[in-house]
Amino acid sequence: MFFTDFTRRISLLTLNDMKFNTKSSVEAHAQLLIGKTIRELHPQATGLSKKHKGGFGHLLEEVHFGYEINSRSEADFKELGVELKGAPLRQLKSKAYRAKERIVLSIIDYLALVHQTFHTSDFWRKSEHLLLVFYVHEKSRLPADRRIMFAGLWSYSEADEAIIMQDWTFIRDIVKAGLAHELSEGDTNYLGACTKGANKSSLREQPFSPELAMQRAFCLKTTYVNRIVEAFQRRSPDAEELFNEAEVRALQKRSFDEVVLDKFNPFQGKTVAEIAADLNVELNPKSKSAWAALTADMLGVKSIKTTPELEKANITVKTIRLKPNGVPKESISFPAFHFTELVEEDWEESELFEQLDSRRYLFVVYDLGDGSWSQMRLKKAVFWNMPQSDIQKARATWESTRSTLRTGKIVKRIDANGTRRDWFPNMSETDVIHVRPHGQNREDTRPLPVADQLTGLSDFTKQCFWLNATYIGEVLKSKGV
DNA sequence: GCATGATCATGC
DNA sequence: GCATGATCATGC
Repeated sequence: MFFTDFTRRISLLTLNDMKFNTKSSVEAHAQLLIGKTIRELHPQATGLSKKHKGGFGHLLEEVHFGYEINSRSEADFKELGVELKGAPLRQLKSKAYRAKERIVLSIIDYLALVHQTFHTSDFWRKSEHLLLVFYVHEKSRLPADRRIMFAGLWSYSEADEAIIMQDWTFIRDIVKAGLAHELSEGDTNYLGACTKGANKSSLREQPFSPELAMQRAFCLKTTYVNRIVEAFQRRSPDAEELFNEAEVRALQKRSFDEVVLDKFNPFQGKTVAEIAADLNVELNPKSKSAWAALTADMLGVKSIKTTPELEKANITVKTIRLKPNGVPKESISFPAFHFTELVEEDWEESELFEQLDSRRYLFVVYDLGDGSWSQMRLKKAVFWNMPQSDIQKARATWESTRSTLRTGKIVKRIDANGTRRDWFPNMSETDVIHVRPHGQNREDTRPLPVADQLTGLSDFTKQCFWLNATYIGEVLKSKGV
């Protein structure tokens, strides 16, 4: 059979350490995997039952491409400047594929980084041309049995490259300022500095400060990886681009943040009704999405959620309405957590740390005036992400939530009308984040790891972490809003 | 008036 | 139907 012969031929070739002369020949070889598993393509190969972490990447290199594992800083196909990466996908209920995680590139050498410029940097030399192999991650399957869905070379668009260069430069300048220990993934848009190490508290020296910094690696953020997946799926993104032609040109001289914030300038100080009139759009102040819709209109996009540049950068846009005392009317919620998962996590791998470290916010701030919507005036728009020092404070709330769950001392008392008072850390006891219910209603529950001591309940109303309104108020004050 | 608990509403 | 963003409502 042709197929069998062909498969055998590939296996022999890989054993002979194949040579690739062009980028497209490497790409074509990677694309042989599409729709298959490594075992199906190389049934006779050794090492197919390896279980260790990174197993897929290693198999890909050793079995399919036939070379020894290396962690040298040159690209995997040195002469061609191509770096090979295996990347896991997860499948949604809708059957669509999403990136399971960020793509981790090279470890950041803080000492060398500060002497480099982008286009000649170690990072760009190694990561300009990525050869990506996306496979479906299923826990129960060995790496050799995971199905490859997409494979190919990825080239950055001009606008993407401009944004990545800004991100890289930002990270380098933080290190130059002796602040490597203050880096977080949320500092930047597409290219992040994610924590990395056998132990995530692995520490490294930095050049301009005696303080040790967390070991970090350059990575493409999950949300950016999703855009790559989308491109590979050839689903034409019907979403509108955030930047028009003039703004793309402006990106050469001005930062991503500046170009975005400039879009709000014409509306500063105006009431929401005036803004709507300027933009010639309807305003339905009763709708909960009224202000988000107005923000989308000011940005010139249909919907914030589907704007590729915001999604790629993991930017969360929030409307903040300030009371006359400068404190936001509402706290800001995170997704509801799973009680049973939270008690099992380590801080460095926790959902919360991940979110605090990697999320960026675009706050669109209004003054509330006397409280009626017609008095709401746009004050300012600012970008923000949580500094490491505050992430450490948030950790205390996380720890306290965990111990509440572990002891099962959850319900404090039940009021006459049935309202449940609980022992989770609330806003008055915390500096940065607190815990509050977050479900459809009180009956919207999740299982507890330990039944509640007072009531015996084994399920409890969904809860989530909230950024304290008072904390956001201070953040905005310190940014001069 | 604010903090906390509860629920609404949108989008997938 | 559910996850999540947004906001309401009530007791202290």
